[in-house]
Amino acid sequence: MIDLRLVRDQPDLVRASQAARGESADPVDALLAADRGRRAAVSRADDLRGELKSASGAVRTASPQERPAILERAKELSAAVKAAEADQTAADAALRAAHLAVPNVIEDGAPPGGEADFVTIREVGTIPTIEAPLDHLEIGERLHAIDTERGVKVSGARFYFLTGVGALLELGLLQLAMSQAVAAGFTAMITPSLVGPHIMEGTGFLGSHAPEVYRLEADDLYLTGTSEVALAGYHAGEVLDLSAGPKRYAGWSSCYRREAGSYGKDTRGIIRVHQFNKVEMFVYADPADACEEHLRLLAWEEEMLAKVEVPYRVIDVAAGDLGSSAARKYDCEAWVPSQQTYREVTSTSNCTTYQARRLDVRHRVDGRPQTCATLNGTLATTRWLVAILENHQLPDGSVRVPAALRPYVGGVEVLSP
RNA sequence: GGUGGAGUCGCGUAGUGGCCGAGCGCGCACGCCUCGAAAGCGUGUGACGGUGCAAGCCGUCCGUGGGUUCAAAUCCCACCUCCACCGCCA
Repeated sequence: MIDLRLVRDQPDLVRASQAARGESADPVDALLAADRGRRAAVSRADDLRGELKSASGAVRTASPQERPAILERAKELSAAVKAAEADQTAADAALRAAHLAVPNVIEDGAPPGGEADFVTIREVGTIPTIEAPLDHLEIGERLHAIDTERGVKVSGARFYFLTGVGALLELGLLQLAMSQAVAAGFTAMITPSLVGPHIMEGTGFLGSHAPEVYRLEADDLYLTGTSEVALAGYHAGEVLDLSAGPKRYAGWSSCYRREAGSYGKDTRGIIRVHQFNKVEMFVYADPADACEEHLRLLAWEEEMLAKVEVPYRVIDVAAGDLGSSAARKYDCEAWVPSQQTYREVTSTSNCTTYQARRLDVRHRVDGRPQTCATLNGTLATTRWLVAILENHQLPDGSVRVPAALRPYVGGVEVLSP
């Protein structure tokens, strides 16, 4: 949810943000109308309640003769209050619905336009020249590192087993990410993958992402697609002390995604799967520090990418592709030789106060509680194995292991079939 | 899964229909006292919404949501959470 004061005071700023996203300004005007409607309903109910209170007080001090008339008056007021409160409840609900319908106001500088209108900030590393590159599944199968056939047998399409060095490589990658995060001052977290509806709603994943989310009907729980959900919920409803700087968490979790509507896309290998593992950075910060923190998150992602020695580019995601919560988003895309293109391996979002307002996470400024900002960013995921295996493949089908990962695969420099 | 108990203003508690528009203690803040401090004394003490330039004023909040009543922390119903014991179990 965006800051209501911002819409009231600078509606054109919000309308401009909608335009940059390629969306209509109608929800903004609907929000303004709902806000006015609610305030009117609140003051009406307040006034009636005040009258009822004094009438009610008069009931017990009234003389026996006056009593019936006063009681009658109080009953009428009671009914009026009940009606006014119902109106207020309806107005509250209408405001909330209108409020939720407006996505975050984009950060100044975010490129306008749709998915294709991203701006490339930089390209890092050298694209390897590989004669007839094998794709990661081919490599993984030769190394007995990835088994999608049995994944399908056991769980269906888009499931896989990581076996032997494949499993070790993933554990190593995640461990490397966690170690880096902890060294940078993050608190290591292993988070629940199942969360209740209030948290899932609060983080906004039941909006446009709803079809992507697994739901456990019998228990009314949701499987999370990222530890961001649990980490955002971690401090829900709390007032934090951020006087010593941002609260930084690094969450390790398995992530579950239904991948509804992606039939036929990336069906081969482990690029797009229903279950994977991820180390995610999540930060609660003073909104005044959010921009700087966002760039720090990007820098930590790039530090990890440097450790696994794959070429990548950094893109500034266009406004229309930000999702409802993010004000700005930077993706790192690693080079995938078999596809001769870049594929997303990290994504870092500055959600400003949008997510925190929903979850009611605040911090104190001059003793007063204020909504804080939240940010998130990827430090490593199973998908990274695609880039690692493909970029480091050697002509004979073996794979050079980046130095940083060698300790996790028994110290070997090259994985051979 | 079963049975019993409990959820009150940061913490601990009082409170069984109107005097609770929530008391007391602790903690905290400020002031007095003091060379300084402790003790003592006094004052204050949260959140949300509305309104106002502001000081302030008004309203809401006693786990959550309903209900009864002119009036609910208090009575009724449902749910949630915690504690204890029993059963089952990786």
